[in-house]
Amino acid sequence: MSSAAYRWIRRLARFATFTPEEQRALEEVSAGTRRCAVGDDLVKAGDPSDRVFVILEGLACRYKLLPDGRRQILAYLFPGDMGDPRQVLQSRVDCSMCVLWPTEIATLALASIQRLEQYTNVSSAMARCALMQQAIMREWLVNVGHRTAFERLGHLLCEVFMRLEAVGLTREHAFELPLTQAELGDTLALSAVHVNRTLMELRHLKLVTFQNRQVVIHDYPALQAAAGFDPAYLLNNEKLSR
Amino acid sequence: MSSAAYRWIRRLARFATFTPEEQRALEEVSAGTRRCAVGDDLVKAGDPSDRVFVILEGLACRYKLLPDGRRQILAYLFPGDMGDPRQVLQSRVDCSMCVLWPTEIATLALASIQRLEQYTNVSSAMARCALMQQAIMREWLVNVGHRTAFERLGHLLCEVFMRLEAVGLTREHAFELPLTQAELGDTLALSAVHVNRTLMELRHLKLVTFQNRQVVIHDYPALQAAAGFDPAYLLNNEKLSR
DNA sequence: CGTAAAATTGATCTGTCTCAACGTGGGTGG
DNA sequence: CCACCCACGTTGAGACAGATCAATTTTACG
Repeated sequence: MSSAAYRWIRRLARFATFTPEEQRALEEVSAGTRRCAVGDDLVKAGDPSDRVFVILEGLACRYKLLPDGRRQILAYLFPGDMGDPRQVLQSRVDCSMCVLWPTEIATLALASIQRLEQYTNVSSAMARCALMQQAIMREWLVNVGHRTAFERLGHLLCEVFMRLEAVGLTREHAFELPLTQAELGDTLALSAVHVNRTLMELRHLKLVTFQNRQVVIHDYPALQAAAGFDPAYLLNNEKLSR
Repeated sequence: MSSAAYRWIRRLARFATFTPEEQRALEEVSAGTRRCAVGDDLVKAGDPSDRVFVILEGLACRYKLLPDGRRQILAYLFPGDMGDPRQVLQSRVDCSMCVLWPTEIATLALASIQRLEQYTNVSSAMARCALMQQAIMREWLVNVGHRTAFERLGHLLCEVFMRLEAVGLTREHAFELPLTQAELGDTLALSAVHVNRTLMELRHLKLVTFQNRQVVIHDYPALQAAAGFDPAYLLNNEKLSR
């Protein structure tokens, strides 16, 4: 498959098996894509909620700003990820979404979503995808709430590794993660300085290196253990997991 | 209406308008209720996900435990709240749910959920309810990640006040909140000791008193300002908010 | 090359935790 | 009906993870 929808369909295909017709519908609906540059806001908190985005390439995130300028990143959107299609039921979105690395996106307006919801498998795959993202958010809350800086970073890297593996964006135990240390800080509720120190600790322990946007996990089992990472929450929705 | 489903229907009615038939379906489906005592686990992480609960009375919460015994509370379930009906698509649940105050619950098995999903307004109301709970979780992530202990507590109390008001469980600016300080700590990622000190600070500032499970908000505007609380995330799904 | 953003390092500060003790009120069994 | 008990709340003192402030170096890129 060479369609722009490749990663998306690959991602969804882990949640359901599609008929050729459903596959075609997914390709059609994501035909018109758009490129976005770093820093672009795809939606801002308070905007009307009348579409959802599919990230086909690059990296985006959902975030909220506090009045004092501090930012909490609420979710990463990797290639293949999409917003919750149910979200169009809302009048306004409650958090913003911006581009962290040059991105190709497809926009699904209400009509496209309704069309896709007709197909049982597509509808179920999108729902499972949304459920997984909710499970990730729950885990992030635990992460930020109850884990040390070291565990937080380790846990996040384990999670990202598994998510990128699901869409074929890892090689061995390495992957590209185009985030600055400040952005990692906004994700994990740590200062950029402390992210830096924790990253060095991970490096000295020969668990992970993170340089030039490249993450290399040198000892995955040890990292998983050190971070208390249990991948169950990422797998509970896959079609084979019953 | 005197049905046990009263709070639930009242909660959902803020998200959609029901036909008499839909109303009846909601009452029927929640007919068989069960009482649960404090400490009961309604589901445990890893259990098969084949039903959702509706809380009709009392207080329950979703939580995750870390291996070292620390607990993060992920959500409160007040009277009228329910689990996300889509959750039955998952093979297993990823977090536990327990009773914090004597509770009356209705259990919706797959068949009931499917029946309710037939009714457009019911289906949409349940979806909006689930969306609101997701918005709450995002806000909690911001809370735990980026706010001070003082703001966290204030923010939580503002939120709870609004949520209870939506189901008619407040009087003036007071409401019952049967949580221990330790449970508040597990929610806000603070130690019970520090919750206590922060509560005293709120009391000394004449903003809030919390004693014998009774919360009295003495100065709501000031509390809202001090906590940086913006209720938009709770209202974006209501039927009148377009 | 030059420049700005990002990473790195050191020194100091602080919010919150931990530990430990003590008070208190409501429920229970004798 | 009283006495005990246990969970919960309250208070104090000291410790520490991570924040903040302030340079300095490295990297990316026009």
